[in-house]
Amino acid sequence: MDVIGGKYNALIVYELINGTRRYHEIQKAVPQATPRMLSKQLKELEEDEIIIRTLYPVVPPKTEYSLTEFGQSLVPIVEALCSWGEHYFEVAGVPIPCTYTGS
Amino acid sequence: MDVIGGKYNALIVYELINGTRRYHEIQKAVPQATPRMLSKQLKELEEDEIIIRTLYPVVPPKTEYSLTEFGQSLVPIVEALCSWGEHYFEVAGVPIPCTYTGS
DNA sequence: CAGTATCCCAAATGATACTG
DNA sequence: CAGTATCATTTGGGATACTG
Repeated sequence: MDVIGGKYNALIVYELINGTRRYHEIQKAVPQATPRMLSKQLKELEEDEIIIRTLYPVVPPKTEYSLTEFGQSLVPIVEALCSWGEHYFEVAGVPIPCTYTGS
Repeated sequence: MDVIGGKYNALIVYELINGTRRYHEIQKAVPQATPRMLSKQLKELEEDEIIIRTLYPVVPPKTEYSLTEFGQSLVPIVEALCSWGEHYFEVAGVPIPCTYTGS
């Protein structure tokens, strides 16, 4: 839970399931997260070796994030959480897809 | 994450996997949680219909907690999280079993 | 573009003592 | 036994502005 317990960590991992993403792509996928939070949680995930950050020394800057092999091991759990969440919302009478991006 | 994101919720669910437990049994299983927190998170789980609380009107009081059918649906995820956590600790060089009760 | 810096607030948790 | 009450503290997160 320390690893994916943050407010956006699971969503970030979820977004990276389908491949490498640049910073602003993640930002678009998780618009509720402010730059500060996004940066913070990305760093957390990087420190936990769930994701890897690749910085291209070009102007303008280009950064790419992707799951590490270890991070991949988390994918089934994140997906399970996601579909359980859908089920939960159904039971609660509020059907919402996995692409749910917050209120 | 709102459901199991609390500090002890997942541990409580994990403890209830093997059957009904009384309050003090859960307390023993999750000793880091103060009575206040335990009570609070138990209520949360009850409101989310993950667990059910049965109060026996006897003296001294007797209360039992168990997973609802809906709560059972969470078990595979909690177990997956647990074993992933073990794996995580191994990778980090700190092998710790699922019965890990905090520092 | 990909972030940082600074300030602030609310929620979560902890400690301790008490009760039906 | 199974909690509550009260108070203090920590932590997470938000808003906004700025930068290499």
